[in-house]
Amino acid sequence: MKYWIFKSEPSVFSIDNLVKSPNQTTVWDGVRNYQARNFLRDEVKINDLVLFYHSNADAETGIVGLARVVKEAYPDPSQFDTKSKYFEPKASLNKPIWYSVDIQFIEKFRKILTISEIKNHPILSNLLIARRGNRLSITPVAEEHFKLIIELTKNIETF
DNA sequence: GCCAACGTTGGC
DNA sequence: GCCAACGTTGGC
Repeated sequence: MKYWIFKSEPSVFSIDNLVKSPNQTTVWDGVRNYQARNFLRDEVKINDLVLFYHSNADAETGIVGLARVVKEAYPDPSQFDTKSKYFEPKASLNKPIWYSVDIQFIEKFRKILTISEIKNHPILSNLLIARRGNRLSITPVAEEHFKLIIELTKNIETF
């Protein structure tokens, strides 16, 4: 099993939107970066765990909850939708360009692990999302990092 | 809202 | 294939 961080702007799709989704499940669509696409298409597998990250948040930017992959890669439906901002004229049903997975809500963390806490943490500061200028919206997370994040989000105290 | 960093596009 | 111009991301 692998672990991931999925980024989303809460004004576009937040963890609360996920909670309210039918079956608390959503298609993760709109990824339009080749490196992130390759992760979705080739490496994100069913039952992988996904840390839900709010970027560009009005409130707190950081890791806010946990989800599970419930459907592996399939063509991102939004690329075929002419009304979508994610419409991709170069894609066809035979030759899709972009991929999606489905994720299902597991939990909202009692404590958000903020970006500043991540950057100030001696171990978590190695995470890709903590790197300066990093824009990748799908990033892999090592198991030990994942476990550490889960521990830290249980802890109400500052650390 | 600013702006640094990055990815993509397109002319050559 | 190079690289300048452009558009987007995302922390602050």
